[in-house]
Amino acid sequence: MAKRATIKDVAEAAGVGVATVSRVLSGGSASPQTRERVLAVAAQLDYRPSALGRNLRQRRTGGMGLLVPDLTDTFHAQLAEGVLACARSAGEPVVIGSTGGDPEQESELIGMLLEQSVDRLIAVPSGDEESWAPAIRAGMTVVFADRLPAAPPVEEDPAVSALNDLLLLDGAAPPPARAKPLDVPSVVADDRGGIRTAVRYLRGLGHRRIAFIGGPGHDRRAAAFREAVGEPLDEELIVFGTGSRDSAYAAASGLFQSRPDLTAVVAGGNVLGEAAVLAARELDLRVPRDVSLIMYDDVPWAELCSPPLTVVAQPGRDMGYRAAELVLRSGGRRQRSVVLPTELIVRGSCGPRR
Amino acid sequence: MAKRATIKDVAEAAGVGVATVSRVLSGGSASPQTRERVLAVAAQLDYRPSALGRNLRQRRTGGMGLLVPDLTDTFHAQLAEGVLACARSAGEPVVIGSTGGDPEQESELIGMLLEQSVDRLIAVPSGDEESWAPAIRAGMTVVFADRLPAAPPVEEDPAVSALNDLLLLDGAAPPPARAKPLDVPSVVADDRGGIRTAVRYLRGLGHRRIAFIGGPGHDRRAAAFREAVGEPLDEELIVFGTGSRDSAYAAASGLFQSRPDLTAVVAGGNVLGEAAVLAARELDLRVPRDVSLIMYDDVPWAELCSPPLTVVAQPGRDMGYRAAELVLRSGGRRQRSVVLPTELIVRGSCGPRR
DNA sequence: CACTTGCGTGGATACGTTTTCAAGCATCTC
DNA sequence: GAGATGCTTGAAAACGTATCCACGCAAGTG
Repeated sequence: MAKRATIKDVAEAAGVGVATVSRVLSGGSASPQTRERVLAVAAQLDYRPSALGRNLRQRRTGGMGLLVPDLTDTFHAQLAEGVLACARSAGEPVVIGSTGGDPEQESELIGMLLEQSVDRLIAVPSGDEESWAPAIRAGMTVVFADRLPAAPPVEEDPAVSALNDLLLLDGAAPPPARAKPLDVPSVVADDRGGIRTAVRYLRGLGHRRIAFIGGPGHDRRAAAFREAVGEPLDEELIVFGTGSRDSAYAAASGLFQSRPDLTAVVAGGNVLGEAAVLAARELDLRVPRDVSLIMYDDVPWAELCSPPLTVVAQPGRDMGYRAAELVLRSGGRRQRSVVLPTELIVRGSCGPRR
Repeated sequence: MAKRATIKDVAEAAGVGVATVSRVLSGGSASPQTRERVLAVAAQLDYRPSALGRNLRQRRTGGMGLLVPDLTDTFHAQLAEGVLACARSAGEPVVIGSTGGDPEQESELIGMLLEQSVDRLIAVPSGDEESWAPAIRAGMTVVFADRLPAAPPVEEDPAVSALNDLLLLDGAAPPPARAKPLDVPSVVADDRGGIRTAVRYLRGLGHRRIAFIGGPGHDRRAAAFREAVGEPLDEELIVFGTGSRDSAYAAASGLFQSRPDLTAVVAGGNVLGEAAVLAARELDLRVPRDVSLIMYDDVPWAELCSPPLTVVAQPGRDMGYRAAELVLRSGGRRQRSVVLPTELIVRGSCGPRR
């Protein structure tokens, strides 16, 4: 109700100029006695600097933006929690947006952030590199998390493509054939290692026909899967949903029905894993007797399934925290990308090939 | 890189004053030809008004704040998605904060929002009424979602307490014994009806010793449980966790061990339900043979459990959406609280008392 | 002592917008 | 025709802050 004290009030009450108050509060130089007096008066007036004035003056909003496809996806929620934890300890606000996996909504949200002059952004991207170029060009400091934007739709160059597959491990964006690649730091999990471990584990159990169910943004994982499986590659065993739970279910169900010969499935994300369990149950496929299942993402409910799900765990919370650190510390110098390790957590959803 | 065009640029390019440009863009009155020219120039310069200038001028940041205990709790994630959906369609930014269920962190985040001049806030509160008074007093438009802040710790007046229980259904905050109650609109589920339906259902299956496991903020549900169970009331069958998954597990496990005679459990939230399933399994209690379980919150993974969990569904997404509508539409007039219906979804986690 | 150096300080300015206010002009009314 | 009325318009004043710059004063240097 009572309007808050401004820097001017503090200056008058302390008998100094506003510039001095600003300096004291921003850690600038000032004589010990003035500093003390200003601090005392500020405390007494319960003065809190208004972010509005500061933002306008500096032509940028503090804090960071966070763009995620869907908070209902437990992994994204974990990632968001990590970002929020870091932001909280830095006292910075986080403007969040949920894109629904739709590049168009993503672009709109980027526009909104631009309007707010939020110039630091952590994103689990949905659009391709092309759709991210404007944000970069506008001067935003972007850090990608969990995944990288797909290369724009250009004619595929097999050589480059193969090269990309080989380079999967490092976090750099795979260079598209034509457009200059956007050079953005990222925090991702070691998809290649995680998938390879999963496939090897299944192989060790005797499985030969292993399928992969992915969602949008799981291209790296799919590529890693192809690589891990090696020749002969059965492309029919690699299917994709569009992001919604329904489409994930449809993809899983379709896969099980069209290829009853498969004996194991790797789900590229927890929503896909959920769909796989549901679809298997609906088709009277027992896990792991009839089909073994490994799910990407360790989520609390993975243990609740029966049997408990064997998963490839990636440190969602850490990824968010690290991404936030990167984007906050980008005080000028470019940051290096980060690749975090994954871990295969063996529970009960995989068995020997029957 | 290239700095964005300002309203001044547009004004010069269109040969009008800045005031006119502002009016045209804010829907004020202007002659058709000027309007058209301004619009054309603005489009050509790709002008987008800076929220910074506007915010400072209006001494308030647009959009809204959102405070939630934990995004990893699927219900809160659903609620957040609802809020974000509404905000997105309104083109408004959302500043989010995760409190971890800690009143202190909650207060800090409120302070941060105040600093940002965010004057509209949707909260799943963790602190009590007392800790929310400052925010209200500072002129914030607050809408509580999912739960209401607890009454401050005053000497319990049995009469008032009983009255509160009777008034549970309506969304108004239960008036504390002393301090003036804070009159804040809210969007909550019909906890009383949901719990009553659950208890009646269990009763119908023959259960007599029914327990309730709650977390922070589940006081209304606990009260509703007491009411639904009626006399004789066995207070030992009502236990609380502190919010973390660990403490939820501890509460559930402790309950099962100390009262092996119970035959059914109502979990006050999905984290508690998760803990109950885990604890039961650990103690070799079969669901529903040995113990029946009803969980508050319908979440996607409820169906994955085996048996699939019977739940009291509350429309989390809708609650978020409605809360956002309330807080956005609060253009002056006070809003009425909203109580949304719950629904008992019978799956397989409840059976007859053995 | 004259001159430089350095530091603490406060006045003034700019950031981009909305809103108030008065002026200009055309139309309407008596 | 004089006055009143209505509409469009632009200059100017905020909003609260950070920062540039110039000023004063003390200490250091020749």
